[in-house]
Amino acid sequence: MQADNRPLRADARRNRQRILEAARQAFAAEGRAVSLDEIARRAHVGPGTLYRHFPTKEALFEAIIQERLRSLIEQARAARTAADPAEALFTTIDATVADAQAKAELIDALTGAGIDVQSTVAAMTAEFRQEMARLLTRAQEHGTVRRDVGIAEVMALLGGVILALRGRPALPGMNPERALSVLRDGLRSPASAPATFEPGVHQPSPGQEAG
Amino acid sequence: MQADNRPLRADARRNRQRILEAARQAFAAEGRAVSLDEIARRAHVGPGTLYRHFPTKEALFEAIIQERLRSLIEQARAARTAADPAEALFTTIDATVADAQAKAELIDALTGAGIDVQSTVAAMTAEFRQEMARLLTRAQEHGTVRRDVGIAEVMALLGGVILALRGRPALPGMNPERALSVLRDGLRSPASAPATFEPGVHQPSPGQEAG
DNA sequence: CGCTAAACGGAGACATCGCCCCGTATGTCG
DNA sequence: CGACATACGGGGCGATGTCTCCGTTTAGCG
Repeated sequence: MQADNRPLRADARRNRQRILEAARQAFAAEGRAVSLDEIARRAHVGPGTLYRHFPTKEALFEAIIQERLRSLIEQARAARTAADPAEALFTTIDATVADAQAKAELIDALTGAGIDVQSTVAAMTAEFRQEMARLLTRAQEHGTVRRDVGIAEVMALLGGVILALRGRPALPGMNPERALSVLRDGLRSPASAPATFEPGVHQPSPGQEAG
Repeated sequence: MQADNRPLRADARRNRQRILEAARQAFAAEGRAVSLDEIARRAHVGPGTLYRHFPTKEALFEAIIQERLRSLIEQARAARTAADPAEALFTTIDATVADAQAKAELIDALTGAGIDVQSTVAAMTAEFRQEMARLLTRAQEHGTVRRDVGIAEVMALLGGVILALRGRPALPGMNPERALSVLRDGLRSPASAPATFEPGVHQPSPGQEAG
């Protein structure tokens, strides 16, 4: 473990990138459950090399998860200044779900499935949570979101939808948008609710694009 | 493996009950993740004894989960004839959440976390799902629940709430009832919604609604 | 081109878990 | 009370997964 500022050797840096890329794919597909050997194999490096770069599995996981979380936090932060506070909250929720749907490791991170993350990940999830709380409060002050729910309930429901979308073997005919629309309408303040509900056809909401 | 109808020996039956009781507690506390040795230890029997009674982990898990699922299915079936279809659905959802909150193994069963349950459990969860679908359809025909959601979405959200309630390290200040009330209001048909939302705490601010 | 140190990578130590075997203890019945 | 079958239980096997050691390769540089 060298602490000096000497740059990594060319092959070392190349292998490190390979490992990260393989880990990205592996974690996205399987979540935290993939074995390090599997990642090493996909990266065409030996397990020893993997260990050299990331002393523990946590370290590798953190490296991957941090970029995802940072992206989400930034999205949430950007939404803070949006014109419509409720839409800002809902859009961020949508984005989170959409992201996590393709990135299983996010699920593990957000739900703490890896058990004891005593690490940076915990801090970043806390930060994300705080950012979401800000969006929620703003929407509540605006009167478009019911005031009797806290960030804990919102995060629980959000995490729930995410978890439900994944991992399940079956759930045939499951439509993420519809599930989210239920969450949306449930969160809306009764007075101010035109609701996303459409009697005839369900109108798909725009995917993930931040403001 | 004796197929004859000879009754089990006294100590055998006693140990079987001990194992079941220990497994109940262990699965309820930790879900499917607990090791057989741990269960055997808690039951004050050897691993060999455990294996004698339940040849695989699945077998033991099934034995425990079946009683839980049967109870839930019966509740759902009983609710089928209730006067208010929407309340019948919501009450059953509440009951399921309440049950699962204290029984982690139910979560694993309902969400299929144990991966491949090629077994009775799968059949029973399917049955439960079907029963829920019946409640949902009835509530929709009654006009009190929005028609653009299917059983898949409801089960996903339900499972999500359950999962969110558990497993998380923190989630401070989380209130299951409030989370469920969001789900409830989200499921309600817009026209027929007095909602569980209580205007007492809510101070309607003259906000501009979303476009 | 040749030397040095950094990096590689495979074999394996170590732990865990599900599952199994067999010597021993004990309940059951004549 | 004695004999036999039944059940106990601990040690152990094989598989899997994380992490480590060390002989070999290769990049970097004069």
